[in-house]
Amino acid sequence: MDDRVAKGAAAKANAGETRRVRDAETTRGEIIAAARAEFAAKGFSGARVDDIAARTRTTKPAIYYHFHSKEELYTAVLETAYAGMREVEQNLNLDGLPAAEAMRRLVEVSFDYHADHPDWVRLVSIENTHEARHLAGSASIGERNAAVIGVLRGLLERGVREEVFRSGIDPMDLHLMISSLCFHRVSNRHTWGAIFGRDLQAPEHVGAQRVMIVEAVLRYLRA
Amino acid sequence: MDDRVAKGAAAKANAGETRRVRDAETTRGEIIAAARAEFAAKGFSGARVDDIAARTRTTKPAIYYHFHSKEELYTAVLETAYAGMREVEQNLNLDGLPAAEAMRRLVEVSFDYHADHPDWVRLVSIENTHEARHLAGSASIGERNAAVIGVLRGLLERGVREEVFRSGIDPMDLHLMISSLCFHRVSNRHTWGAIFGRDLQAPEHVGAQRVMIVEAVLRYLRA
DNA sequence: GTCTATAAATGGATAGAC
DNA sequence: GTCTATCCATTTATAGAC
Repeated sequence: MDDRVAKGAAAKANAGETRRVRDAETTRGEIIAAARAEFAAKGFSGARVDDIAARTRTTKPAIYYHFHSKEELYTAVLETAYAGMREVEQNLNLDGLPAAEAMRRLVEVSFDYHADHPDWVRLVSIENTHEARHLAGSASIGERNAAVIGVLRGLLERGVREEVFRSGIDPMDLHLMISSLCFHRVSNRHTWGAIFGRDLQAPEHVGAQRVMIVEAVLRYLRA
Repeated sequence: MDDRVAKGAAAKANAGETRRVRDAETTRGEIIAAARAEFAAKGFSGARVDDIAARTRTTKPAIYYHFHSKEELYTAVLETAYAGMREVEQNLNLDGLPAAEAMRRLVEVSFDYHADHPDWVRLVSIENTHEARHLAGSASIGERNAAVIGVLRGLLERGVREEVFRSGIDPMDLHLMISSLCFHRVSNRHTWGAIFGRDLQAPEHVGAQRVMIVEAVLRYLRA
């Protein structure tokens, strides 16, 4: 993934490391990673392009060269972030399992993804405080991400055929329920900690909540 | 609520309205209301003190006179916002009802409060992206807000005695579950709209989700 | 494609009159 | 307590050399 770092770097390998000529794709990737951390940490307005530059081995003009504006950079960050989530959803293989088992698996994977990617959760929260302005402008993020709904619809139908789920459940409402339960405990853990004095990331609570959420979803669907 | 607007205003009622001498409490209240709208709309860094001033009938120096800094003003906004939520929770009167009915009522009130106060939801989201830094510094917001947990604990015990709820449910986990379901559909409605093309605020969906959430909680507790 | 240096604008905060 | 006017640090963005 990082194996073509310097195409023409040998040309000036001495000279006190004054100028590093590198691959455009690599530079873009490095900038996006740095920007992702910065935006997740401080929000769009709070993030400083100077600080993003400081997190990379390039400089501010390089950022503007590649991304034109702070806003375009932010949009690029959002796109790659959603791509990561999408990949996980597409790699779910639930075909062999009974419907209830498959549903449990899906909820667990969703739970774990949120728990393991607080950065992604923050970015989505931040984008919501901006009313999803940048997501709306971005090219058809919708279609590609809505695939989960199809998966859920299939599972619900299978569950009804197997007589383990009741009928009449809307797959989008169900997805909202699962997302809510997985997202909120990560997104709001700080105010939660301040008010209730409980660290939602402490291993014992993570385990308990994972069980609770799976149980809640399955009980909701049970015929 | 606004009936003591001008203590000494009569003293200069002419003169082309150049200076309005007003009650300090009133001015503070007006500034906080304006700041709340501004912070909720643009976040802490995105909010402009100039724009807050523009939303009031006072000016920027008045804001600094009363609140010393943008950050202290933001903290004051947070405190009044949480006070509103606290009031609703304390005015729940669930004493006469059977446990399951009382629980249904509590969930419905929570749902409605979130749905009717998207501003409050935004402020809490924003404060989370700041890792609850300001809430942590604020005077004992914790103790006063944790009262819901006691209410839930009482309801759970009553439900077990009435043999309608199973035992072993942690009241804090339950509160997290209810909050998640009520909060997320408001906080994340924008990315949801962008990705899935569904307006979570449309009346038909609001109703369906209200039913779903109550049902999910009661099914989770059912003995 | 990448750097140093700097322009241009914004925005938090205050001086000082009333 | 409230206003007009302004200071000054910060920050987005770019010019121009290599």
